[in-house]
Amino acid sequence: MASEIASTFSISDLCKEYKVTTRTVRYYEDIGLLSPARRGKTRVYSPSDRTRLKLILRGKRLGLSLEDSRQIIDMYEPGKSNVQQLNTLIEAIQLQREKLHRQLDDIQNLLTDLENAESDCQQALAETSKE
Amino acid sequence: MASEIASTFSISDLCKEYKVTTRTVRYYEDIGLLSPARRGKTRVYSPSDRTRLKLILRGKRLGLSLEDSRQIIDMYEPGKSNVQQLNTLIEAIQLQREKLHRQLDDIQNLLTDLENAESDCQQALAETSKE
DNA sequence: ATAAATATTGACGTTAACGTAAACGTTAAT
DNA sequence: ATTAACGTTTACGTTAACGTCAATATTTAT
Repeated sequence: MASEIASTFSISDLCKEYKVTTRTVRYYEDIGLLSPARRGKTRVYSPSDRTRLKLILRGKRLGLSLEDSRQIIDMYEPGKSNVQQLNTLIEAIQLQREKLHRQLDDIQNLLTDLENAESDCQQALAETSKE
Repeated sequence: MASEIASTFSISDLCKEYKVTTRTVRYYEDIGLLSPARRGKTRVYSPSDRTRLKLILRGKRLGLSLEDSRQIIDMYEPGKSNVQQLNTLIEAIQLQREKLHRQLDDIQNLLTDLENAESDCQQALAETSKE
């Protein structure tokens, strides 16, 4: 047989990589966001499990709830959906995209605000050094 | 005297405008994020109060905690800070900006993912209609 | 083989950000 | 004058997303 690219991860592997606690990862399993394999009682994570975790954490950074992330991640595998389900999914995807575009706007505005705030600070510093 | 541009708001004015409950607005006051004037016991909000609320809600859409928003809003009025404080503030601003840039990245990636997911759906629909 | 590290399953605790209800006062319209 | 609409404070309840033990395997290194 050819070479095996084992590539599995222990819970602490993932925790170190993504700077989260084991409690967090196990919690995600509790609520069905992750379903790692088991070797005996020990959890064994596949690359796909790892990716799911990564997506969940990206969602968190964006302020999504875990349920939101679940919805979005489920969007990635239309699988054996029927037409009705596919249309519903497309609508959901578009809603999410609109929300993300609003969020992009918010970020741009906030960045502008912060740039102004920073230059105000720089000016104040300049004034101070003049005296 | 010239014309007065009164421009004050009741609590329900703001609640209707921003689609939040009175509980929420009063809560923000409880934790010191808003400090409206009073006419008797009744809260009277100024345009500046209204702006603060708007900023808080924008922060929420971005997944910021109320404490994060407080920090950021406070950045807008350097006021009578000394040099030490100004430098600290500038560092804080830059940290926030970096975080926002990461968030921009996350959003771009998620948008790409969703676009792909959507086109997968469209394809699946096309396949379905062929049979 | 034994210590150290890492794993497991409970299960109660915590925090932020409000929800919800009670009990009450004030103003506005009929 | 009395309802309706709006305001107030106080206070207990709730939910998400974990934290923090404890008690107990199992694995790994020496």
